[in-house]
Amino acid sequence: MATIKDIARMAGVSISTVSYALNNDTKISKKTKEKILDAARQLNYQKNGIASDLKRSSTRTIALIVTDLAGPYYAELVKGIQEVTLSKGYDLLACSSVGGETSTAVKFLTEKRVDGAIVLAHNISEEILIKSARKKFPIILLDRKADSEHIVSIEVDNEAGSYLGAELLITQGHRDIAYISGMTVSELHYMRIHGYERALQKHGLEGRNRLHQFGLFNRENGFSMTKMLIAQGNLPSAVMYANDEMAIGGINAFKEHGIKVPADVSVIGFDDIELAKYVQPALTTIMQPKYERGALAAHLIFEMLEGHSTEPYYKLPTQLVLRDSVLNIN
Amino acid sequence: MATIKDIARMAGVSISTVSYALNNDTKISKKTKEKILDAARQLNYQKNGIASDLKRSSTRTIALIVTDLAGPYYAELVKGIQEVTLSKGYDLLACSSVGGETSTAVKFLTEKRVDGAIVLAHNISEEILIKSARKKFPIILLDRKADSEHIVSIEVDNEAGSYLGAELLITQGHRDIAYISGMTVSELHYMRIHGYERALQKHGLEGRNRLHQFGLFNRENGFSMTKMLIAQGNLPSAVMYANDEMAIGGINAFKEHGIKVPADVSVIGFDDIELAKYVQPALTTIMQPKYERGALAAHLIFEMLEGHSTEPYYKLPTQLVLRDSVLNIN
DNA sequence: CTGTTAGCGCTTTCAG
DNA sequence: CTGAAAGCGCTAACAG
Repeated sequence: MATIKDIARMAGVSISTVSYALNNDTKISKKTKEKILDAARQLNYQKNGIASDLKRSSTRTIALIVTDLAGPYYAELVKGIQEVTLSKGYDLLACSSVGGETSTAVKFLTEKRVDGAIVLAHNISEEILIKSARKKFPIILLDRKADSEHIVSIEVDNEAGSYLGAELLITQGHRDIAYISGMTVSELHYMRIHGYERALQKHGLEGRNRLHQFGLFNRENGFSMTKMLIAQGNLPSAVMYANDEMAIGGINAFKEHGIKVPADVSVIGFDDIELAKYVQPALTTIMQPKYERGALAAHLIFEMLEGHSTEPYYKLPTQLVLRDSVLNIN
Repeated sequence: MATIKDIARMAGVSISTVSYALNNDTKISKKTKEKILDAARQLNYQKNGIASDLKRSSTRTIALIVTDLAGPYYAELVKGIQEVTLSKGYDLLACSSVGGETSTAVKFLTEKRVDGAIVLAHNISEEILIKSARKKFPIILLDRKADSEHIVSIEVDNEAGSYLGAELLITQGHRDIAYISGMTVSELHYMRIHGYERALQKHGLEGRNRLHQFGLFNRENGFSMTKMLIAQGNLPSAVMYANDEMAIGGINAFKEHGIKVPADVSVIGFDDIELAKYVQPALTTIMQPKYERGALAAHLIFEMLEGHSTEPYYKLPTQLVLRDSVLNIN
């Protein structure tokens, strides 16, 4: 493969002249520039961006790290990130953290391949995050925290959101409300559960909490946990799910057993994913601001890169979105 | 930031020794290795992956290029790609081609930042693709073609799929079938239209084709084009859409006008995206193999990287998936 | 087992 | 306007 050296030889100029010409530096005469561009074309020259990055010691690219590239991470969130990243003239890469410590994500966090990272993944250790974050390598953490000067977290008010959801159910006359969640060590879901419990307490229902925690936070597990709930008999009048994916799995399970939502049981999710408004019945859920969160994340990373100081922690509000999966039984 | 040079100085060894130690080369004695690892820890050393890549002149990473990172590119497809890429010990990056010639995608295609690319985007010129593809940089093209020794295409049999869909409609008694598509120069949609037209011809309906081509291939445009169709009066008994996204937009438009699907009009989509089975009514559509396509794409890229020869072109079959949006009016 | 050394391909002073 | 030269941080052949 041709390099600028080859071009220099062919055009009969020095390497630096080639570099300047290729980078549109004004100080190169039109004539030599043409000559150089011609040679480049003939040699089918392709720049080696890696060499360039090494020399410049900056990549002008930001990584978005998600648990699984194949996963349903929110389109709107990515859009928010993408727009401000592009407007700054930076590149955006997405990579996944499947594979844990040997994943692409860790490589990007620890090997200076990018100038900053936005992390939406729980399977990357806090240790790695803290070790990697530097002045010249800010990290934005979504849905989790880490104690470091160069990491800022953006969370959503999960506790309040869940509280809102549970309270809705209670004001609609529900007294027997189950909560189905995955097994978790993450604060996010702990807070959601907490909101649910606080609402029960607030309305004098403390003894009545029915919390089911097991397995993953996906549709399949929402499905099987709901089946178990059904198998136990003694169906609650409403069930809250840790997220919409699980809720959708749950609705399917109810359907399979001929249990009508919301006539027989009310259901409420969390997140407001795209599917939520399409399932039958349309899912009542708690929405988090997605686009705004993405845009804020990208904005903050540039603030930090430019040396401005920022809050270490942001908490965004949630909002109840009423659809058809909750029945007023008053 | 600390480099291996600093470690060498601190540990009192040469830089090559450091490099060997850090890369777990067996020839370094346990004692020096400890010493080196210690120094690295103290200095909070972080490898510069870019320098390493430059030297090795290989990145062991593959880029997945999509039109829009925020878009609904198929999770299943990504999963297929991801699995074989990881199994080969390569990294996978996703980047978008929004921004055209100045996009991240083009940078990755033309600047040797990765060892190969899988491209699912139509806004990257064939010229760039052909210029970029080399023996050491194979490109897999999804849903389009390009004439180059180092590019292989994987398409889906769009013509046959569309034919199948149209034929279903005809055998169910439909005679007046509209086709709503975006404006296209891409062969993919041209083939879909062709399948529709061939089916009409085959069944003696050649005069009756009602093709509407305008705008984008997204939900919004499916919505507005359907509204226009409605406004014109003289509703067809069935409408085929260029893809599921447009079909979903169309269903929404019908709903808004109190036109029942499929009682008043039958609808058929293409792609079988996840949403298809959740919309009301569940969408009858033409499925393309997603996971398989992803896995094949990644598999081929490694075949090429390893110097094996492959077919230049693959065509995968489609399949009709019957749901509830088509009515038998015989 | 460890050190010396020559680059990978590019950018960017500094001199002319 | 153009060229010489240093060097980004790392790897790996070679010598010891």
